[in-house]
Order: sequence, then C-alpha cells, then structure tokens
Amino acid sequence: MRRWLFKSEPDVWSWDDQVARGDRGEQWDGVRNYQARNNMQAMAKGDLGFFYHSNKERAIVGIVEVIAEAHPDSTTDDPRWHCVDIRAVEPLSRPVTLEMCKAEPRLADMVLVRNSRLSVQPVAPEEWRLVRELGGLDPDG
DNA sequence: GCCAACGTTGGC
DNA sequence: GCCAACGTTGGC
Repeated sequence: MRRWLFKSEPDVWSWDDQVARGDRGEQWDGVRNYQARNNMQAMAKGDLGFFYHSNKERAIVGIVEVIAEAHPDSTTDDPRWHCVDIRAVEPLSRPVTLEMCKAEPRLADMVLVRNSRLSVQPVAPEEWRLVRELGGLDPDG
C-alpha cells in the first residue's frame, strides 16, 4: 500500500466537506497538472493519504482512503484529466502544520516541504509514521 | 498583497 | 526545439 498527500484550499473543499460526504466519498476533481495526475493514476484502492489545508491554515488535518481508482474527471471534457475518489477516515488529534514539518529534520525531504506547489504528492513510509505521531495518532495505526 | 517557483503557451 | 511571456499556486 502506498501513501499520499492531497492538498486543498479549505475555502474550496475542506476536511469538514470531506467528512460530510461520509463513506460515499467524493471525486478529487479539478487537478490540471500532469505530475499530480500521474500520482493519482498510480493510486490503488485502499491506499491512504493525508488531507492538507493550504493557504491560511497550512496544516495536515486528516486521513483519507482511496475508494476508487483513477477515472475521467467529470468536471472537464478533456480526456487527459483523471481523478480518484477518496473518503475521510479519521482526523488527526491535532493538526500537523507546515511549520512543524519544516522544523523536523526527518521531514526535510518531504514533497510538502520541498515542492509547495504540487497538489497531489507521494508520502514516504517513514514520513507517514512521523506525521501521524506528530498528529497524536498511533504511528502504526 | 507580494512575489518566488513552477507550469504552460506560443512565436520564432 | 528553444525560450520569453504569461498565468497560477501557495507560502510568507
């Protein structure tokens, strides 16, 4: 199983919006960037991800699960763009801010730290454990 | 609100 | 195919 990070502007689509969708989940549409799309195409059902609020908040706030693999993005007729469906699994006990990630030497190579503009990114297993721990969850849970 | 980083577009 | 111009993202 692989781990990912999904970035969203909370004004547009927030963790609360995601939670409100329940287990039906929601398609992660609107991605118009090849790298982000390629990451989604590499996802398998059951993969997990972090849900990150960009802009004002700048923090990882929850855990999501991929419930449908890449399929055409219904918000465009352009066949290049695909999206996956995700559902909210659980919130972090406390948000893990970008500032905390930058301050943690073991997260120095995290894509979130290195490339702030990529909206769908891979997360390494050690990074996953550490962020969970910083967020007050069982790192292996 | 500013601007750096990055991606895309289009002229040549 | 190169690169300048432009647009967008997102941290600060």
